[in-house]
Amino acid sequence: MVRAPCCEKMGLKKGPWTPQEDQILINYIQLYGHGNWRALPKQAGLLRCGKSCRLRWTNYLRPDIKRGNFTREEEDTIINLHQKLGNRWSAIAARLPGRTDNEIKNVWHTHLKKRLKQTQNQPTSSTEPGRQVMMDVSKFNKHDDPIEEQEEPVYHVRSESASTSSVHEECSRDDMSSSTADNMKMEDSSMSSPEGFIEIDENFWSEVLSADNYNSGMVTISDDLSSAADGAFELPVHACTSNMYDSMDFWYNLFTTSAGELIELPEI
DNA sequence: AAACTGGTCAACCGCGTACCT
DNA sequence: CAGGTACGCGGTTGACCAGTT
Repeated sequence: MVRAPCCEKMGLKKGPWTPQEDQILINYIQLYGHGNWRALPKQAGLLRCGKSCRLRWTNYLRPDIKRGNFTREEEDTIINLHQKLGNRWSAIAARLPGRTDNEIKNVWHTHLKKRLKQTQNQPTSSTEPGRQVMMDVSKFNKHDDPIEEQEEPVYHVRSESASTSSVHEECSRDDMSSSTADNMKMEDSSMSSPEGFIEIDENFWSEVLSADNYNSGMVTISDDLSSAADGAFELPVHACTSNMYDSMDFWYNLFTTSAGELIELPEI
């Protein structure tokens, strides 16, 4: 199959867009839409190829583009989704309203990869053998304050009732990012009072990670457990033999999206 | 002040694939 | 079904800028 040339090289402009070009493109799309990218530049009077116009529109000019720095919640979401989806930037972008795949890809390569590496390089002390859960302070600390030494750090996940009322329904990450993620406060216990939090103790984990389920690599999240998220819960911190579960988002998603489902745990 | 270096981000390139004829 | 076209995606590039030497 012969591939059509990306664009006519002759006479077509490349490189940064000028404000005038932007305005022409915006005006044209507002009037006629963008049914045919290939024909668009010619009809609009732009000396660009359709591909360039599409990219400019989707990555920069679209009215629903959210400008500015990524929030901590957005970054956590990206990290979490990247763990699940890999380099599928468009799939990740689809779950972050107002963000483009290009932007997410850039922020991943420039910020998040480094952040993740730093997190993973932090020393961990294995106090108990076997599959246990470690929550990394730096990853979930809402503030950028230096992490203070703690004997037994715990984390509080507050999930407002509104955000988890649909726990038993199929819950997309879009919902999570817009409402749940906003409501989801992750904080070190040293920073605020756990007042009003429902504590989830070892029994919680032993139920989630019950020997039968867990040894087989399968965990059932019961409705009872997921409904615990209607309030909040406190996670005990232990050492971990793998980074696999080194993510609050991982567990949070498990509880809020997997009620009643049989979940296969990736092998450590 | 100039040169250098590293980070950031917009834009490009090429491939895969859906869709059309 | 095969060939052609257009689009979307992920990887890469290069211009620009700020900080450092």
